[in-house]
Parts: sequence; structure tokens; C-alpha cells
Amino acid sequence: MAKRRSPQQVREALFEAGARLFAERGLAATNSNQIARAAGVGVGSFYRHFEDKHALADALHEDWTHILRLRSQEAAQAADGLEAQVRALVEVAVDLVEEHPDRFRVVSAHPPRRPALRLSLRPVEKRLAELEVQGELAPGVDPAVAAKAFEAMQAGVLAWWREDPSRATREAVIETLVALHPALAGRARASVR
Amino acid sequence: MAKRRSPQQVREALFEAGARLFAERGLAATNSNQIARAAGVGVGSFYRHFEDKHALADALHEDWTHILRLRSQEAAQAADGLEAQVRALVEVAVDLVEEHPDRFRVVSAHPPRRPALRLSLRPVEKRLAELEVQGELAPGVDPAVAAKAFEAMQAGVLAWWREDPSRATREAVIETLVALHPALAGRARASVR
Amino acid sequence: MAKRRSPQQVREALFEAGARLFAERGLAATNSNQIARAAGVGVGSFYRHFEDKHALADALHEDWTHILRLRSQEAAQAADGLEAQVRALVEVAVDLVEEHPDRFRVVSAHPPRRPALRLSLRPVEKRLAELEVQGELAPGVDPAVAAKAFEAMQAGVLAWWREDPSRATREAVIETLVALHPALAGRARASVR
Amino acid sequence: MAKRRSPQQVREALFEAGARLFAERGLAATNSNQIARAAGVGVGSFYRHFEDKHALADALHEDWTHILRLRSQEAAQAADGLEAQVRALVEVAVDLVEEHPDRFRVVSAHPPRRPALRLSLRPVEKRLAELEVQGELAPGVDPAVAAKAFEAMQAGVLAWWREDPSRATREAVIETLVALHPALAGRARASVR
DNA sequence: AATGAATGAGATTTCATTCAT
DNA sequence: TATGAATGAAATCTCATTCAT
Repeated sequence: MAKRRSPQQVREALFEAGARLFAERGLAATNSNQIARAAGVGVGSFYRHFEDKHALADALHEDWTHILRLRSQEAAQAADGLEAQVRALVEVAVDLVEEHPDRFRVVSAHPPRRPALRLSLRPVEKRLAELEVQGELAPGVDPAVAAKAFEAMQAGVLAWWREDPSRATREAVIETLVALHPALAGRARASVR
Repeated sequence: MAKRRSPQQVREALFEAGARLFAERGLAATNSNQIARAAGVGVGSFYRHFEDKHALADALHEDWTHILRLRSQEAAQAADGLEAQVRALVEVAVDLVEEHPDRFRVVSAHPPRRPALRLSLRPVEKRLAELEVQGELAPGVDPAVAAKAFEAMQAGVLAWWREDPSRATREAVIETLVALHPALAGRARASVR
Repeated sequence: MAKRRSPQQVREALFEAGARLFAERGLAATNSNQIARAAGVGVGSFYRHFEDKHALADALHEDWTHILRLRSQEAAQAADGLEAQVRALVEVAVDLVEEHPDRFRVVSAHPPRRPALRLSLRPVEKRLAELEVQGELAPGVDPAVAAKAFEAMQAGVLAWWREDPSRATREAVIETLVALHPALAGRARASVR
Repeated sequence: MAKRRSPQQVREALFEAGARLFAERGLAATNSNQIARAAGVGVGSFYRHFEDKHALADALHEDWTHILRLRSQEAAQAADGLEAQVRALVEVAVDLVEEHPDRFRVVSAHPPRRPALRLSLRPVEKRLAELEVQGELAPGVDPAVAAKAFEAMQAGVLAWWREDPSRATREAVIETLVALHPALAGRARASVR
């Protein structure tokens, strides 16, 4: 008989199976039995590990957010200069999306039940507010609105790109997102002075 | 006894009830019987007007897209100059969102089954391509990516704003979206020359 | 095709089927599908009429209590004298048990979820309190306790008797319950004076 | 680390946990895993000690019946005179209920699967039959019916009282049960002679 | 045409029991 | 011997759809 998998492995298998099925057919069209079968475990095991399929989706969100936050912090510290930092953050996101396309698809298509699982807009908003004080922000740009704008733009563009990667090159995606980042949109003027 | 309604009125009632329920609890958590009851008609009548709840959701998308396209064309023709045009288009979207918050919520939270029901990115993409040829586009900005970026940013910001209108003033939302519009993000440099 | 039954008839069929199955195998060993099948309707119909099987059990309680109250009031008014009244009430209960043995079995074996569905002890308690004031109650007898005692004794004896009717004659059951009724247990002494 | 318990101690822990959970939420709403967890042992251990939760419930019945029988025999021998004997038996029951309210709740709410586990009515019935022969039983009272009547009345009153102890004093409960005992209900007349 | 009770396939969820560790 | 994760049969419950009225 096959070696019994550890609870951790079973959870991981459910996690992967859930990500794949949710990505393929959506949350609504997937049921817990399908996930269990795809993970190679019994139905009951699904419920030992997750309250229901929404809890699994939440876990996918949490995991995604966690990894993205960790890598973003690392990348921001390593980069030098505003534009380099922005580019580094965008690259982190693009890398993660290419690394785990299924998970990104799920995270991107299904809002989490608890907004707490969304990546906080706070850090970006604070950074933009500092730039505003220093007169480095384009006129009319509100830090809070701009922070949300960038988050939505990045998520939207990445989802659109992954849906059909022939729509744009990886370079074009990155450079466009960098160029449109609120912290840099006003830069042009400054650099000309 | 309630006045007998015309088929057109019944359809309208189902449309409104669907928009309200989808907005309140989401597409997945709403069923056709609930919509019929909320609209004050029998379940059977629901199926006379819509194939199923997804068809109603599609109709909401189609309707939204249609109105937005009409108003946008009008506004674009009336405005003079690039910035005025962009601002006019953003204002049209903001007005529509404020006019029909429920419908916007549905359209914004649930992607249409047929992408054909989404507003085309083509016009914006073409306009940006023209600017690029004229050297008026910020360097690094890809027209196709930027068109999607703006659509996502506008939709994301408006959804975030309507979720809690105290997050920003209407002015801040409009001005930020205008300032971050790809066609204008490069403008700063140009105007300084 | 068979004539469609009215909702009332369907509910009645479920009621009867539930009473029978609960009586035969108990509440825990009966499921809603079995009740529906036994009633000759689909599963969904069960849930249209009752929230779940416990709600059906509650309805059986309510119905039983309602009928017993009505008949008891009638009987009490028709009877003359304390002993005649007590005997009339006991006979009403015995008659009902013989009329609907299944329902009695259910009511007797499964306490209702909401105690409100139990027959109130209040009327008996009040009557006993009056007798106490008049010195007609045996010494040591507390009206509230005695009211409960009689209710429990009657229910217990009837359940025991119906379980195996050869255990006692109907007469013996009635006469014993009458003789042990708290209002009469003290009578012996009084009548001898 | 917890001290390793002996099999006997584990069984005792399961017994107590089962009594508590059955009393709190009922037999149907409790499962073996819950009992094991509450007892601080693994699920597997539950099945080493009891076939299933019903077997545990049966053991509670058996235990209760056993203790009650022992104490009743002792009390009956120690008491002098019919009334004293009856009072002694009632007190034994009341004491036991107060000592183990949880177990009483279980025993009282759930009939045993095998009736053999119920306390036999035979001794009381025989005693009443003797009194009948001696002309000491109230007219109309059937020994078998009366034996069951008393058992039901005592169980019912005690359950009702423990459900809300403010309903009556311990004294009132005892005295009422004694006064209504079939062997004494007829006494009034006799004692007056 | 309109109604809404009825339907049953299927999704969700529980839990007694097993068995590898 | 004790453990508790795993299991899957079975119960509960939902809801899109039908169809007699």
C-alpha cells in the first residue's frame, strides 16, 4: 500500500488541487468533492483541513499576500532610487504571477471574503504622501486614490496579460506599469528642470 | 389588487431586483426564485424573460456597456483638447456609477461570461498609438497595456470608492484618474519644453 | 397522470408519514428522504413544508397538544363533580392515545425542542391550589409538584400500556390514574369524616 | 506531560465526559470523537472501551440502575413502617439525582436500548399486590399500573425539578411524591377508621 | 400568459470506524 | 497499546427547472 502522506502533504495537495480547479473552472463551478478527488484524498479529508471551499480560497489569498509582501519588502530594500524600487516591485509581482499562474488566477478572479486578506494599500499610500509633501507628486494626484489605482492597474494588467500572453511582452508590461506608477508619472516634469 | 404589468414592466422589475440582489449578496448567493419574489412576480415568469440568472447578469453588463459607450462618444465629441477629453470620459464614468451604484457593483464584481459584453479597449488603444507616433507618449508606455491599465485603474478605483465613499472626494477621484491617464502621464514633460 | 394533490394534502401526507416512521423507528433513525418517499412526494417537497425533520416532530407535538387541550376543555365543562371531571380528562387522554397511537408514541418519546409546545401544567396546578386552600388536598402535596407528577404519571402509564396493551385493561389504566390523581388522593379521608 | 492513566481511569474519564456531553446536548447531538476529546484521550481509545456511543449510554443506565437498586435495598431494610419505607426510597432517589445530576439527566432523557437496563417495576408491583390482598390499597388501583405510575411520576418530577430547582423545594418534592405513592394514597381512609 | 408547488440531481457536510504509525 | 488522520457512506439541504392549474 502506498505510504501514508503527512497531514502537511495532504493539505498541500488540497491547496494545489484547489488552485488548479478554481483557476480552470472558477470557484462557483468547483465543489469540495472534486477538489478532494483531484488531490487524491477522501471527501472527509477536505473538511479536516478546510472549513469549506471558500476557506481554501481564503487560504490561497492569504498565502499569496504573504509571499508577495515578503518578496516586496526584500526587493524594496535592495533597490536604489525611486524608479528602481518601483521597477523592482513590479518585477516581483510579475515573477510571482509567472511562477504560480493558477494561484494568481484565483486570487485575481475572486475577491477574498475578508478584505483583511488583501494586500494593504497603506505602504504605497504613505510613500506617495511623502512625495506629495516634497512636491514630487504630479498635481491632482491624491495619495490614497493613486495607491488604489496602481494596485488595480497592476492586478488588471497582469490578469489580462496572463489570459493571453501574446497580448504583450513581459517587458512592455513591466515598463508600462513602471511608467504609469503614480510616484513616477510626475517625474517627467522634475527631470526636465 | 396590483395593476397588471406589461411584459416590458415585468422585465424591468426583474432587472432592477436582480441588480439589487446581485449587488447586495453577489451572483453566487442569489437565486432566480429570490429575484422573482423580489420583483413581485412568479418564478415561472422569471424564465419567460431570462434564460437563467447568468443571462440577467449578462443583460446588466450589456446595458451598462451600451449606456457607457453612448455617453462616452457624446462627451468625447463635446470636449476640446486631450486633457478635457480625458476628464470628460472620466466624469461620464463617475456620473454613471453614482447614478446606478447597484448595477455598477454587479458589473464591477462579476466578469461577463462573454467578453464581448465588456467595453472594448480598442478606441483607447488606438488613440494612445497615435500619440506614440507623435512622440507624445511617455517612454516605455505600450498602448495596448496602457489601455488595459487605465480601464482596470478606473474600474478598481470606482469600486473602491463606492464601497466607502468617505475614502476620497469625488474631485480627488476624478483628478487622480485624469492625472494618471496614460495619455497625460507624459504630458508634463511636453508642456515644459 | 395522477391528479396533483393540494399543498394541504401533501403536508398532511408528510405529517402522517412522519408520525408513522418516527413511531416505528424513532426520530434519530428516520431521515427526511424516507419521510418524503413514504409520503409519495419528492425530497424537495419535504423542505417546502417543514424546515427539517425536527420541525415536523414539533408540528406533531403542537397538533397533539392542541387537540388534547380542546377536548379536555370540552370534557371538563361537561363533567359534574371533581371525580367525574378527573375521570373525563383521563378518558379524553386515553381515547386520543387509542385514536392516534403513532402520534402519541412520537410525542411521548421525543421531548419538543421548544417547551412551549408542551401542554401547560398551569390549569391543573391552579385547581390543586384551590383545593389546598379549601383544605381538600392531602397533607404534604405541593400543587406545582403534584401537577407535574400527574402529567408524568399519565404520560408514562399510557406509553407503557400502548407498548404492550396486554399489560393492563383500559379500565385498570383509567381507574388507577383517577385514584392516584392528586386531587382525589386526599379525598378518602375527607369522605369518611 | 500528563501522567499515563490506567485503562480503568480512561474508562472512567470517558464515562464522565459522556455523561456531561449527553446531558448538555443530548445523545443525538454528541459523537464519539467529541467524547474522546473531552475525556482527553484519542478516538481510537474510545472504541477500545465502548462499542459506540450507545454502549456508553447503556453503561450509564446500567450503572445508575445498579446504584439505585443497592441503595434502595439498604434503605428499605433500615426503614420501619410503610410510610417510612416509601419516604426512604424517595429520598434515596432524590439524593442520587442531586449527587449525579448529569447522569440522571441522561438516564431520564434517553430510554435504554435494552429495557433490561431499566429498574424493574416488579418489587413495587408485588408489594402493592400484597397490600391489595390485605385491603390496604385504594379502590380502583391496579398494582401493575400503579407501579409504573409511581416510577413515571418520580422520574418526571425529578427531571422537571432538576431542570429548574427553583420550581420547588426539595422538601415539597419528597413530601408530594410520598403522599402520592400508591401504597399510601389509600392510607387516609384506613388511618381514619 | 402567469403562477408557484413540486421535483430530484447534486452539493454540502457529518461522523462512525479503521488502521498506519 | 494509544493515537488521530483518513475515509466514504449516508444525511442534510439547495435550487434551477418544469408543468398542472
